[in-house]
Amino acid sequence: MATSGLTPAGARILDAASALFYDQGIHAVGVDAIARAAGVTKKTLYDRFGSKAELIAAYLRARDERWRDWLTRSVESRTDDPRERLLATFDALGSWMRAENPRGCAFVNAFAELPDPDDPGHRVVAGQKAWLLGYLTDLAAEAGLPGPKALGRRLLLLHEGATIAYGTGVVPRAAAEARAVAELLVAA
Amino acid sequence: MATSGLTPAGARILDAASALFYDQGIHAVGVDAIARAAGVTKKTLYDRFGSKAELIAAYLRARDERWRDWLTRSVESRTDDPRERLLATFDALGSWMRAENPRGCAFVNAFAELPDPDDPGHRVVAGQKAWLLGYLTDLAAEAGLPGPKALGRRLLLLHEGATIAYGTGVVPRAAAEARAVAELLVAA
DNA sequence: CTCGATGTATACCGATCGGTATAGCTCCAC
DNA sequence: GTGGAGCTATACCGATCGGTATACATCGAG
Repeated sequence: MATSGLTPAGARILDAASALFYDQGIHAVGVDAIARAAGVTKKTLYDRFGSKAELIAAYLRARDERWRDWLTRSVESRTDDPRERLLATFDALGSWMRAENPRGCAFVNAFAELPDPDDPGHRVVAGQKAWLLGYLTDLAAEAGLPGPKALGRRLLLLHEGATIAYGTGVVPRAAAEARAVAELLVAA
Repeated sequence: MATSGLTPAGARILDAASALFYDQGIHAVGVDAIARAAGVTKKTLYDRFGSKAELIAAYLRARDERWRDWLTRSVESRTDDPRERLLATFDALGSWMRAENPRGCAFVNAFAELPDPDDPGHRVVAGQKAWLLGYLTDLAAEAGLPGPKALGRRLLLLHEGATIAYGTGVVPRAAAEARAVAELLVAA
């Protein structure tokens, strides 16, 4: 996980919390259960993170960082052709989902449980969605395609749709399906 | 709401629970708060619904029914042309979201909080996603378009993506954006 | 006239919620 | 060689969790 700058116990807490939050949901997991799973005292948990809300935000920030690294690295290592890179984002998404997203998008799931716009976790989710839109828009611009902003939005729809369709189990190969649509979009 | 077959108090409970569950999340709302909002005793709540899990399932079933009615009625009243009906699903989605979905898809949100496949609520969500896929596939078949199954899957991606992008606030006019992609898909 | 269904009111249950307090241990940096 | 950071252990706080028990009022159908 993204445990840089954390004490050993802090890292174990974040790891345990990440797994529990993603698997069971945020409100369904108590701080006692997290401390128990991390082999740590509640005091240590509160010394490191201050509150459950901040621990949730740390979980989301760490996952966001890992996802961005994975996506950008996968795309950049695949090809230099900007147009091909746009499509490569869907291959990266497919691998990520198979490996890490059996229960759907962690950010969407967290969003469902954090309605308060002032909640630090809520803000992290909003930030990651905005970043992905910006990233796709930038790739579209670099590819020299017409209307990069609109194209970015449409590619974002496909990314989000693939994540939901895969996570809910209705479309097993959702990322490949989304890529096929993206190919049509890029060719147009 | 879909309060047919319910006693007056039962209907008030379902209405109150629906609003609270959608606005705040399922685990964040206690049965005491629901009973209070409905102007009802906890005893009455348990007499009518048996458990919180069943009340959640009832909430999702009622919303599913309302959504299906809205979608099919909107589409059917719009046009008889099957190809145009495929696109009309996105207009219906846009109106629905503006009126009822400020916080994203209720089913996706519930899914995030109900990981257990045996949970009655979990099953309702899986059912509604499968239904939508079937509906879009049927429309594609009626339109005589090639590869109706794949087309149905791709339209589903666009529906789900639009819902998420709108719900998280990244793409305000997400349904119109999704419709534009669908037009390309139908023309191909 | 009565009986069952639909309610209300109040009180209770053990468990868990997020969070805090106090005391003591180890180990490394200054 | 001392002090502070990081940690464990245990106990506690009031509030809320989902769910149950008991007693009583109303009202329409048989």
